[in-house]
Amino acid sequence: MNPDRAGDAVAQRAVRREELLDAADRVICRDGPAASMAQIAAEAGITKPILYRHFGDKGGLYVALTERYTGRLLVELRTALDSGQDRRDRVERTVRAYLGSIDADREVYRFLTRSDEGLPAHSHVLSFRRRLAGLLADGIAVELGVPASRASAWAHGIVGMVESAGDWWLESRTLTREELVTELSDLLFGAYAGAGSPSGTGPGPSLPLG
Amino acid sequence: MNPDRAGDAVAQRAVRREELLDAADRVICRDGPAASMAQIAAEAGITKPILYRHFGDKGGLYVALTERYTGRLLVELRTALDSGQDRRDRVERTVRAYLGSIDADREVYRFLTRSDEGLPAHSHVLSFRRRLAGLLADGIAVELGVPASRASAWAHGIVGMVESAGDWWLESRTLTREELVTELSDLLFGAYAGAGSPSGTGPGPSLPLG
DNA sequence: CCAAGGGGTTACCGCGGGTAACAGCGTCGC
DNA sequence: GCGACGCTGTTACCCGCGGTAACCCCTTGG
Repeated sequence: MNPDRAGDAVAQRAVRREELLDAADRVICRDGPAASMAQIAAEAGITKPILYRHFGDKGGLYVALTERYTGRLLVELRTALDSGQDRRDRVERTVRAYLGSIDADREVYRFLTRSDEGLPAHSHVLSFRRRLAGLLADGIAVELGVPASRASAWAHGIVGMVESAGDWWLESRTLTREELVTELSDLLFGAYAGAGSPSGTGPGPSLPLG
Repeated sequence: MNPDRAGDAVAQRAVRREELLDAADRVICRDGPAASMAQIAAEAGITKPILYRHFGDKGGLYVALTERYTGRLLVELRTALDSGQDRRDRVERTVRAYLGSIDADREVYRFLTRSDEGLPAHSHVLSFRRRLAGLLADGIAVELGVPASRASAWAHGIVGMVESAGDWWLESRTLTREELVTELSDLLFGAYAGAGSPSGTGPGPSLPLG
């Protein structure tokens, strides 16, 4: 076609790749995370072997998609983590950002959390969790001056806490997003320790459970 | 063979079912959670259609396995939740029990946590999480006198926190189990709130600042 | 002796991941 | 100009796995 210069070949390829990922994105947003390669190819207006030439196998495509999604999410969370005036504020902003993201597109969320074991993409999701937890752990270690082992354990715990609560929230919807942000932040900030806690209702009788 | 009486037929069937589940258990423990029906059948010394006669489809088999596994785990966690002298003690016992269980058989753990979306077993795993979180939420609501919405949010968060930290722990092994129990309990009991105020009950494990 | 029925098998279908082989087409070297 | 190359695209296929239909054989009971 155009007298494109030499180096453009690789750029062209990259562009195509993004287009294919766009197609996969559309299919997954429309039909859920169990999309087949043929479906994705059809959505892109081509056939399977092309997908395989670009991504190797289904795992490769899913890894690429996972990178795209987690990249966006990580940026949002990072900025939230870096903003705010004090620790409490930062925590609330970050939790809010996470809940907002997973709420914005549930199919993508399902794609990320329920991706098949076996597919390499899954290990990539894990690595995203690790990166996120690593960010958190660094922040905690610096901010609180606790040893790395403690910071890591806490970071992974916190990530799972928000993830699991978010999962439940998406399905039950018994709280507003802002309420959940408050609940989780309270939990993190020691509301569970003492019975009488901030922002909540209530006295604090700590009766032992039988 | 033996002149077994009439009602034994159904009992016999139940026994057989358990044997088949045993076989599936063995395969999954040996080869991981991606076992095929033919593999499981071979392990049981039979062929596929028999499995299908007993469990309907792969989902049915996996649901049965999931029930078996989660049943055991739920019993352990329930007793841990009901034991102990104070809240801190109960939390530690429960976290310890959970970590011990997932450590005892990692393939089973992977089977439970990474079971395929799509397969009905996955929703069964989710319902296990919900049951567990429900138990926790009840305990929290009673013990702390907080409203149900707060108790539920916290419960799901706590379940996810322990699960995620446990996941990380299984792979990294940078802590002993007992250390992780302490870290998570500290986190729950407000150690994150103030840098220098660790746990709830008594002196507790002081921050080994390092 | 002959049905009934349940445990067991083989042989097959459909579908999805993955691949080989081939077809058009623009570019490069001679 | 012309063949060699490389890239995009295709069709048609293989294989493994979930799931099933049809059949086999042995026991039970009238």
